[in-house]
Amino acid sequence: MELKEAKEKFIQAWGTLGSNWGINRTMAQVHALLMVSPDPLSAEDIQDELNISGGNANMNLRALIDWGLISKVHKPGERKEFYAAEKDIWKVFKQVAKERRKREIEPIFRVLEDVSKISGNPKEKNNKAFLETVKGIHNFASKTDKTLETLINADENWFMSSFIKLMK
Amino acid sequence: MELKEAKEKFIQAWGTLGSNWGINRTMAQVHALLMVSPDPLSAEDIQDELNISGGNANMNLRALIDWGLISKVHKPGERKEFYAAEKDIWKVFKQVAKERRKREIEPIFRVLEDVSKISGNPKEKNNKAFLETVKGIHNFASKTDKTLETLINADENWFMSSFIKLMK
DNA sequence: AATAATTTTCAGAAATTACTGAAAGTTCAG
DNA sequence: CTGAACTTTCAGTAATTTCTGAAAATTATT
Repeated sequence: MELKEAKEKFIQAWGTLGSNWGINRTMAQVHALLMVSPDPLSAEDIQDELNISGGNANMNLRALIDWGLISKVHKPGERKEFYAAEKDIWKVFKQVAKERRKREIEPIFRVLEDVSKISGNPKEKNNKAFLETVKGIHNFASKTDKTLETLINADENWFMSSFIKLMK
Repeated sequence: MELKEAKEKFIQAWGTLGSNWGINRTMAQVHALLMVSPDPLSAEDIQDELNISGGNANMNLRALIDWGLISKVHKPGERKEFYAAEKDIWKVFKQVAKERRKREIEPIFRVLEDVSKISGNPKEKNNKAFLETVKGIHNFASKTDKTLETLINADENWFMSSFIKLMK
């Protein structure tokens, strides 16, 4: 297989993976393209490679910067901005975990705490079922949150080696 | 806050969470509704609670069964089928991990292995950047896969207590 | 300061995804 | 068997999400 074809397949697969996980397909494709490029690319390069409009490229590049997955690179003597992706997949994973934690766990906590404050007898069947489910999720979310926090601060080797030991 | 209002808020929040993670909003809402109901509900109950059509309710119920998150309950003397959700959130989490592993990790593995077979000198800059990224992801995916496998077979208490120890 | 290159924004269009409603299919009690 | 209760399917429609293209804003160059 030629490099070009392999790149296309990889970009396609990464896009599908992203969209299964609630990330817009094009954003994931831009990310994939930058991950396999040896050098930073300009917005124009990306437009041409992926056949997307300038507006679309720009919006997804900003979103990727916002997620902390790529950064602008200024090339001396060049007018254009270039973009480069973090290629260490462990760092990518940690960054995504960090952002999703901020964007999703925190809001769900607020809702869980809020809906726990229901009136009426907590022993009554309907109230009880509700409160137990909510409490269970709250408890689980707390543990997950702590785990994620540790994960985000962990170094890969430490984490993986400890984890593998644990799994034995 | 009244139970009814709290349920609605919870169902809404669960739906949003689902759609952020690539799960259709209504499917997540049906799941939420069943998680907070003390007794199994019929398709009709669900239609009425969520204001959705029979077809929609049916399709999402089947999808939830397919994901292993709810099950049919036959009530003696009743013609209708009823549905009940697994309420232990740890089991829910494991089940989702199991399904996603099957549906997503396996396909991505195939692609990664496939695209590793590129022609040309692996030392050449473009080939090298590509192969290193792909190799890094493949390696990460292998570890993740092993971890998930363990997780799926783990019991919550064992897992959490070991994990908390690890984190210290 | 004028011009040219580049980036950003955003209204409307296109594409994708989800839903409805009605018809077809099943199941079961009488 | 028959018909009523219930479930499933799916073509067409609706809602949502994403993208385009062109205009506005910004930034650098002469």
